Amino acid sequence: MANRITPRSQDQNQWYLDVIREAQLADYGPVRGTMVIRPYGFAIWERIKESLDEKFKATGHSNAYFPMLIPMSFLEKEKEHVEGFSPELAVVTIGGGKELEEPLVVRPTSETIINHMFAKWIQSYRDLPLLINQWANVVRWELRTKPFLRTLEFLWQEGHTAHATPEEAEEETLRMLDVYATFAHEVAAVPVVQGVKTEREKFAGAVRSYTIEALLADGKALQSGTSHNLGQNFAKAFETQFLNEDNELEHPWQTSWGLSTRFVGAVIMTHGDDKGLRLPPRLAPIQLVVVPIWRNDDQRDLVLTAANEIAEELGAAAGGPGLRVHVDDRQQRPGFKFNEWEMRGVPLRLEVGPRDVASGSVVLARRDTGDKATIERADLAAEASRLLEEIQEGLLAQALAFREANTRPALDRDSFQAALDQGGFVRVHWDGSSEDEASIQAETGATVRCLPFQTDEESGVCFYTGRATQTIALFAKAY
RNA sequence: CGGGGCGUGGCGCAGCCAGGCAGCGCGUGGCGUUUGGGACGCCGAGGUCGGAGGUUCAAAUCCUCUCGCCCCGACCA
Repeated sequence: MANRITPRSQDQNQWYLDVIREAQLADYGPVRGTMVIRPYGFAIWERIKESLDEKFKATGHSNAYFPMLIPMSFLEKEKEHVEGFSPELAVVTIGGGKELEEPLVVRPTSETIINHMFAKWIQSYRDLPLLINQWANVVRWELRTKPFLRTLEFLWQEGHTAHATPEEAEEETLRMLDVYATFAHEVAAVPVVQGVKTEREKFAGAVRSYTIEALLADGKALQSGTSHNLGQNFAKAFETQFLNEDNELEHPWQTSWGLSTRFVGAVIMTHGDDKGLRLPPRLAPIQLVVVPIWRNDDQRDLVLTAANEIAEELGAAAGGPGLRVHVDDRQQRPGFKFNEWEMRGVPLRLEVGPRDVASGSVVLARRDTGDKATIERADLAAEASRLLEEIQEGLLAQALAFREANTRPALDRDSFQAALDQGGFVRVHWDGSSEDEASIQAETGATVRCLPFQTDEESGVCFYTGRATQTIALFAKAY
């Protein structure tokens, strides 16, 4: 059987598309740029949802749902917002066979309709903070698409909050950015750089945008999640006001923050290898797959009984929530199953055959390194948990090492170009303007991904303007 | 929108240049042998060749028009 996955070294892009097809994560929809998320791909998204949703609720947010159709006039209320989004809007002009009086926008994001409602719900400082999250689909008519990383329609969550003071809003913005960064590192094992967007790169309508930027294996950066301080921009546009403790009318300070199915693409790109997907255990829908091995019906009964017992034990492992285990009892040969589950990135494979049942042991194989070992049944639960932790840490360490190896400094325009040509982040001192950013993008294709949060001050000279500055910027070509 | 590529059983493709029985691999159904790294054999099912028009005795193949998709750029989570 020929290898169905193009090696990464040969063609990174083809590899990515092959993995999505072979791991059955997604398929193309009938409309250009749309994607069907298949059950296994959706299971990964569901893991992302579960993990984030828990964190949102722990930080006081409630889920709600707002309509997908938004009056065009809403978008037009905030000037920067409409300018930013109008080129990529899908607009409904006919409903029930009749031309609509006002065109309806299929939401590209929900700040406008949510503010329309917030204006009704917020009257007093006692109504604040208002902390809402929505799980939804949005549509942006992108010119160039790629499964998960950029599709016309995508799934995401968008948090929308309103606060009585600008300090509270800023605190919320940073809190949620940290939630994203923690999730990326601890669950998805995707290292991200936290930082602030430049004026040129910020969200249309925001005062300030923060981002978590990942570096994908092809050397391009990916904005993997964003958190915006909206100031009073939308509150003013939608006349959202509250009476403060001094009985004065004020506009609330707002935030919005989002993370999308794009993140699934980041996971694929960050951890995959030539055999396919490698999923970090905390994110994996299936953490351990049991492949029973038999030669005849008697053995089949024996081995399947053992396999199911093992699955039950691990699924209810004492002292923890249990592992996510799947028994693959399909009528396929073991080798077929081994390959399939490797393509799909399941972190641990457990083989159990007649020999193992007789000896009271099993074979455990890890996806990340390919190592196989025979384990006593009695030690299985502990060993599986230990290996999963090790794999989780290992994947993060590998990804971090890759990012470090592909983050290069540059002191001037020549070394900037040279660093950029190698792919990855280029770390520079930066004191340029939006116009400078535009020039650099036109000349090199690179953009400022973010101004990373800094713990130490680093004096230096802007690589582009030559002016002294302490600001650091990460440049890269981006998705 | 510019550049490139491609539309032929479910999927991947050959056939087109040079018109003449619609093929191959994978998958798929049945039976048998198999099963610790993508099994093999035998039998079978499955295609208005993207669409429309034209040339011709004859079109997947030549001509015209058209629709769509993929990839690479500009724009973007």
